[in-house]
Order: sequence, then C-alpha cells, then structure tokens
Amino acid sequence: MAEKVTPRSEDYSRWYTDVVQRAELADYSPVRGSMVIRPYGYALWENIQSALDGMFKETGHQNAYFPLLIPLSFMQREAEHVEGFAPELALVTHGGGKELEEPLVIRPTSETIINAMFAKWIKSYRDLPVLINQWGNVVRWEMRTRLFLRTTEFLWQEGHTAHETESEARAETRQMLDIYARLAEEWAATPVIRGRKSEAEKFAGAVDTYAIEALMGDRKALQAGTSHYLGQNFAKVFEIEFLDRNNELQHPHQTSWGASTRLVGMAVMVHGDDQGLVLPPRIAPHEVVVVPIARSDAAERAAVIEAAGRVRDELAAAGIRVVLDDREEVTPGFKFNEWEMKGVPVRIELGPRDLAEAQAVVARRDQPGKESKQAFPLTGIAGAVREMLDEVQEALYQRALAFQKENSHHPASYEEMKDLLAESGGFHYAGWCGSATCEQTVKADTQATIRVIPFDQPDNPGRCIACDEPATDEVVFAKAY
RNA sequence: CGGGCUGUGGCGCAGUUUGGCAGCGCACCUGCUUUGGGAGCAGGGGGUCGCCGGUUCAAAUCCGGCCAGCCCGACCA
Repeated sequence: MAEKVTPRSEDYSRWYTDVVQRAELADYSPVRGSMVIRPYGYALWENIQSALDGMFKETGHQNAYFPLLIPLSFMQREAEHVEGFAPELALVTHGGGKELEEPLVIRPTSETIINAMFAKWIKSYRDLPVLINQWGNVVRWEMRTRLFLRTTEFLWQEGHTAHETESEARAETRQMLDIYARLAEEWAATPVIRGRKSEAEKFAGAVDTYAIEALMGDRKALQAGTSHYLGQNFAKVFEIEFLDRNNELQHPHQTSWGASTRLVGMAVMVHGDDQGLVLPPRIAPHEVVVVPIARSDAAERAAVIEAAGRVRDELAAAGIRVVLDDREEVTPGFKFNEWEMKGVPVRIELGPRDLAEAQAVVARRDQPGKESKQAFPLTGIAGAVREMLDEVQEALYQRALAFQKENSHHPASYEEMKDLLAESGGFHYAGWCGSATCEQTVKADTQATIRVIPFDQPDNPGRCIACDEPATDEVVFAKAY
C-alpha cells in the first residue's frame, strides 16, 4: 500500500488528500471533479448510512426513489431555487441520438421532482404527514473539488416531508437536525454546533435553514448536515393542495433535509493524525484487526494462526467487527503501519510469547506507539476489547470536544477577531445586528462567514462585532469548507 | 473563471539548461532465507516520456498550440 503521508502540520490539504488515498477510501476518477469511493471508504459510508437510516425509520420515515433526470422546467418553477442552483446544473440535451425537446437536468437535489409527485399523492389531511427519504446521488457542477468534501457527483440522502401545519413541519425540521447531530456526536465522535443559517447562507428556496457545524483539524468549519423549513414555497408552485379538517383547501408545510458522503471527510479531518486515519469504532469498517506473529517453525506457526483465528471468532461472536490479517507475504511491522493508516481503532497482536502466557497484546489507535500497548488475558478477551472500543469512542469525542473548546473564541473587538481569524481560524462567537451588510463586511475582511446562529443564545447578545449597533443574536463566524 | 505549480512504467522522481541507447527508488512477479514496528539476497516483467503539429540526420529535451491534474482565491453539502 503506502508509505508516509505529508505531516498534518506541514500542509493540511495535502495531508488530507494523502490520507484519503493511502487509506484506500477513495481515488480520483477519469472525470474531472468526481471520485471513486473504494470498498474501504464505502464500508465506512455504509456504517454512517445505516446509522442514519435506522434513525430515520425510528422516526417514521420511509425510503423511496425518485429519478435522476428532472425536466428543466421543474427546476425553474421556484424562483429562488433555480437562481441558487442554475450555476451548478448539469444538463442532458441529447438522448437516443436526438436532441431532446426539453433539456433534462441531472438532479442537484430533488425538491422539484418529489413535489411534483406529492401534488398527485396528497389530497386530504388524512394523507399527511408524508415522510419520505431517498438515498441517492446528485450532481452539482463545482469549480473546485476535494475528495469527499466537494465533488461534482456525491452520495447523500435527502428527506422530503409534507405536513398539515407550520408548527408540525418546523418540529420535523428540528427533529431531523437533532438526528444529524446525534450521528455526528454519538457515531462520528464529532461535537457540533446546532443552529440556524443566516439569510445569505440558507438553502435556495427555503424559509429557514438549520445546520450542524463541526470544527476540522485545521480550525475551519464544516457544515455536516442541513435541515430546511420550506414553508409553502414549493407547495404553491407545484400546486400541492389538500382539504383540511374544515373542508378548506390548504398548501402543506414542508421540510427537506440532507447529509452526504461529506461526513466521511469530516471523520477523516477531525480524528486523523500523521499515521493516517483514526476512526471512531462505531463507524469503523473494522473495529479490531488481529495480527498473528508467526515465525517459520511450522508447528509454532500453526498454533499461533489457530489461536489468532479463535480470538477472531470469539470477538465476532460478541458482535465486534473484526478482521484477521493472516497474510504471509508481509511482516507484522508492515501490517501495524498499514492498519494504522486505515485507522482501525484496536489492534490485537498474538505471537508465540503471548501464547505461552495465555495473553494477547492490545494496542489502541488513538494512543499510538509501543508504550501504550498492554497485555490482556485470552480468557474473556472479547469483553475487555468491547470495553476498550467504548473507551476509544469516548476518548475521540472528548479530544475533539476539547479541541473545539480551545478554538472557540469570544473576541472582545472586531480587531481581535480579525487577528485571531488570520492567525488560527476557529469558531468566533460574536454579536450580529442582523444586517447583510455587516455579514459581507466580515467576509470581505476575514474570509469568515456566519456558520450558524446557535440555538443556545446568551441572555444578552451584546453589540454587533462589525458595526457596534445592538446585536439581535450571537452568531458563530468561521472560515469554512 | 483568475494566479501558481506539475505532466517521464502502478506510485514518487531524475534526465530537459548544452538534442545523441529512457533511468532510479518504491510497488509488482519467481525462488530461498525471514517474521514482536514499514525484512534480506538473487533473478525477472513492465514506459508510443500528457496530446497534436513544427525544427532537425536525430526530440523526453528546442519551438507553437492544445489538454489534464494539483494548490491558492471567487461559488457550494
């Protein structure tokens, strides 16, 4: 596989690109801006996917699938929506050797086609709520791309719901944002800030956009999931109407919400180190790798391999995702480095010395080096490893949380914020008067944008960091991906 | 789309200044010895030098054009 990666401190961008490729998460494809997700990266995505999918279903959503190709005219119905997406649309103009009468867009998101269908399906308040999710791919013609973080085509899920009332729809929006926050925090071990987007940052066509924002290792913010309250905007233009309980015609209130393979990039950037990936156990394709240390003596070798197989079976029986690396063509030292590159949370080494003492040597990925290795008795090893995996999960979260706190600032003045942003990035909590002008001023001066207006607000938001007028909210400024 | 860098076996590069047999390291294949932190030795396979054109006896090398990728900015999950 691979040797070393560019050190994180030397060049974070290159470090990220190196790690993604050398850990075999993804590779560049022949098509500009698009990527191939390799089996190891896809396994990671599948774990994220199944965690989310489970939470969606627990909250009453059903999966469905809508087509990739959307009539251009559908996209044009909602004015803000088309304006927002027009620059990044990919168009299909020919099919079957002929020019199409109407161009088709490759979906950048599916609000329009889904709502066109909702209009057919929703007639009565008894049809509501409609709670639908779709797993699929979308295409947005991006100028600058980065593996997982921004590619022309990416995988995601998009939820689309319709409700009788605004309050019900708004509650749905918040519920789904909470699910994204749980995914980030409980599964990906990444603390996030929950909040609302400013007018400038919100989804094209939404009334309100909510998002979770996480802090990456280079102190830049990453939007890790969004949830939109769409109001009746789409319902009106797609003529979705239902008869309410008073026999009156109404437009439903709607939501949409999405999270993408970007979450894979987030996990890489939050936890990785100079040895490569560091994966939170709950989303890691393999939670444990067993590496037998077998010398040439045939009998000894057979005994070690057999014992390693038993350890593997015992862990698997305990529900742990475990892999036995019994390759003979590479040395144990090579395997250690390779699995560290791939971020496997726990490694078990088993050699003749261990067999003699009925033990195995266990190493944690989040505590690199030989020093942190410890020996566990083979008896009851599955339980001990289970416990260690939980500790690793928690330790990764606590470390990321400490990093986020260290890099969250409450600048006393605009000058201070500008200096801090130029030096080191991070989250900057500051008052904002609510004007787009001040938002733009900050962006022009510092490249930082309002990432979120957090739900958690202080009693008094103080004064606007840019204009010093009384603030309406405390917001989080940061440079973002 | 602007600025910068780079295109030479799978990967990383040298060779380009001064035109003259296409090389090195890693990876790959075979064999033997190895195996507790990226093994050793021996043998072997693999490249129309990004593409098109020009100059020349001769082009990876000089000239013109084009294309692609990466990094930095404006747009975005």
